[in-house]
Amino acid sequence: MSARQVTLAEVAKQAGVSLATASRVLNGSTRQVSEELSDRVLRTAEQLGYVPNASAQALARNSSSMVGLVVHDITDPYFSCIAAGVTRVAEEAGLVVVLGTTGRRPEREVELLSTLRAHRARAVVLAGSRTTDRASQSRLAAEIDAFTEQGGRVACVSQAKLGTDTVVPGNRAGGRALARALAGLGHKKFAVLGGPSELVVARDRLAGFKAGLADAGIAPPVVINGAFTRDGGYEAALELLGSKSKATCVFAVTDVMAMGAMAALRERGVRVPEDMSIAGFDDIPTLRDTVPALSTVRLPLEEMGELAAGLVLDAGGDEARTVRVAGEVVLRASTAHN
Amino acid sequence: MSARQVTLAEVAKQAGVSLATASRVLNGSTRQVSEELSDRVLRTAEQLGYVPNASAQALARNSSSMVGLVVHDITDPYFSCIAAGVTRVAEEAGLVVVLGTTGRRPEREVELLSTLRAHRARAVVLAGSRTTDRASQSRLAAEIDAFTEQGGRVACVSQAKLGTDTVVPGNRAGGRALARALAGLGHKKFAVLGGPSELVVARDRLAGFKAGLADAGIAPPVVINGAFTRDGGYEAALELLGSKSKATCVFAVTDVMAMGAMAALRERGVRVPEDMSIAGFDDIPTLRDTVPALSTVRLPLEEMGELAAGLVLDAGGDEARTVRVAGEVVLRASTAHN
DNA sequence: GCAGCGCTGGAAAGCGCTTTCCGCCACGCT
DNA sequence: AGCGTGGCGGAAAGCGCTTTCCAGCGCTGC
Repeated sequence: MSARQVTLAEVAKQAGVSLATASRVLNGSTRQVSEELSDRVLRTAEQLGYVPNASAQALARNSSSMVGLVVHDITDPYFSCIAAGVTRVAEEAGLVVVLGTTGRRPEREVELLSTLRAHRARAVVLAGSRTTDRASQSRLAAEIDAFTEQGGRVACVSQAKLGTDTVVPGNRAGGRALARALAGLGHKKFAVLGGPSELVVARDRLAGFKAGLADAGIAPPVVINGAFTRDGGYEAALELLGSKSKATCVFAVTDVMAMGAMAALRERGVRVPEDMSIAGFDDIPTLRDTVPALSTVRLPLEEMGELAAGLVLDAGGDEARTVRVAGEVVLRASTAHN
Repeated sequence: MSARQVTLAEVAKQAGVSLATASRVLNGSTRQVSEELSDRVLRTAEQLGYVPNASAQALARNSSSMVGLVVHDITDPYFSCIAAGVTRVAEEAGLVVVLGTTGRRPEREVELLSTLRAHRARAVVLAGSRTTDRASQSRLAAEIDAFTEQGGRVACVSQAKLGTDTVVPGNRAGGRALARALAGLGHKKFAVLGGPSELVVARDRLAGFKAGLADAGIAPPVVINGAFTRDGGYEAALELLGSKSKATCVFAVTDVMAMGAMAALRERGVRVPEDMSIAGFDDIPTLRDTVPALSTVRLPLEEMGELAAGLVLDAGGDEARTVRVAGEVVLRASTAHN
């Protein structure tokens, strides 16, 4: 079955030119080739259906056309938005993106990076959220070093500290602004459904939120940790309801968690926003049509992906660059005056 | 900066063995190597931080470890769920998945396939929905042929007819079952927010739905076509409201469109389900917590991705296989008795 | 009129790996 | 003893492409 693949050599022979000439014609080298030969080569290539062997090119040039993208869970809209941004930019640059999912396991992140290194990926965007776990962080740092040593570029979304280019959303500032806005609504008692305590993104948002409450002279919130997922939000909300908390407003550190939390509240007959206000973070596009509309901090997710891809593809100087993107508080129907 | 990459040759030299031996040790060949040499090679490789050059391997073996995944829009939960299934299986098989997004342009699909061919991808999963446009279909078919000629495998999700392995969701059957269930609720007048008329998935769902209505002895629905997106659903719903339709129940051929439609209804003060019942198709997980909960036809999206990946990775026989997955009608709060 | 130059085409040396083929050695059998 | 035989290590031939280096050639400039 598999009709052997057309090679450059065949094209060259057919066109009656040397391998070198054919290569020069078909892959924009700096060298000039006379129009006659050039035409001949182009025509035969076309007609034979020649497609260069990317592996061979990568080998010969010692550089591939792949850029890696590492996310925890492509199903999570947060990541899929970022992925959309990254792929758009990569595809425009004629690169191919390889997608790796970690399932939130730090060791997978390291494995993926190593695989990407094996493929001599030109660059990689790490969109997984960093943790504070020392051991896995240092393994990751080692892999990142190995990767850059080898000439690859690395950019992270969220969380710098790894000596790489980074796109940093204003997690802290966003949390803070949100807290103030919520305080402005008259709420006095707050609860926070935080993610796992070792996730830096979650910590930052929480820290910012606390700071914002402090700004407004409000007592620190009750904090309930849970998984960084819809179910995590659901569980955490149940736990909150089970506690003796008097909170009238709850902040879930993620829109997705907020959705889970709202489901829990609904099940328990707690009305949003009448009985309880709730806010999230991210402003996931898919969730914008929910009822009641979720108050949140909008992050330009796709743009963040684009920025990260941009950082990693622009040759960029010697030292780590950081691009900050601001979150914008969006108050909607899920939060009411108190 | 870029410290040159460790090669097999260096490992071999360090370990005092030949290239061949080192290769045999480090990449499970059929050939045996004495334990002593084997150990030595393994140790030096480890200690030098050797990572095989995937391009070189691909070239030498004439087969890469990549599997392609082509979707329209990774941001759409429908596709991201499928993507999750595909990546899981691929990663388990030690393969790398390269993600391509078409932005719903057929020609991009062809381009991507060609790129994947250049990379000698082992297989590719096409998750984009097929259209009925003859020209682009035949170009696509040609690329698919070229790809398989070359030894690659192709599987499609939805829509067979391309001579490839396929995972076919029960679009027609699901639409039909949904129509019957909705008729069972007492509705007599229906409207359908169909996708673009050339999308086969949309047509099938619509056709099934019509058949189901016919089964129940109900007049054909008003059909309004629109884009296969949230905004498409929104626009279509507005158009429906603007018309003189007496429909009491509307079927959006996609959950995502249904969300848009519900937003439109809400804006216009049409209550769901009191004034209008609405149902979707897919049962997108992210949307399960919306209020009112959306009636829909559940498709095991991730599983479909897994199945497709399975098809494409199992060497598989000579002829095209088809795996059917059934949709399950799930009636929830967005549809009421009439 | 000839050295020297700029320009184009081709031969060939890799890129890092796999795999065939060969050779060596230690057996075990007659 | 003589000789297959089987097991294992190594040399080397690619895989398909890029790129350096050299050769030829038509010019310009003195």
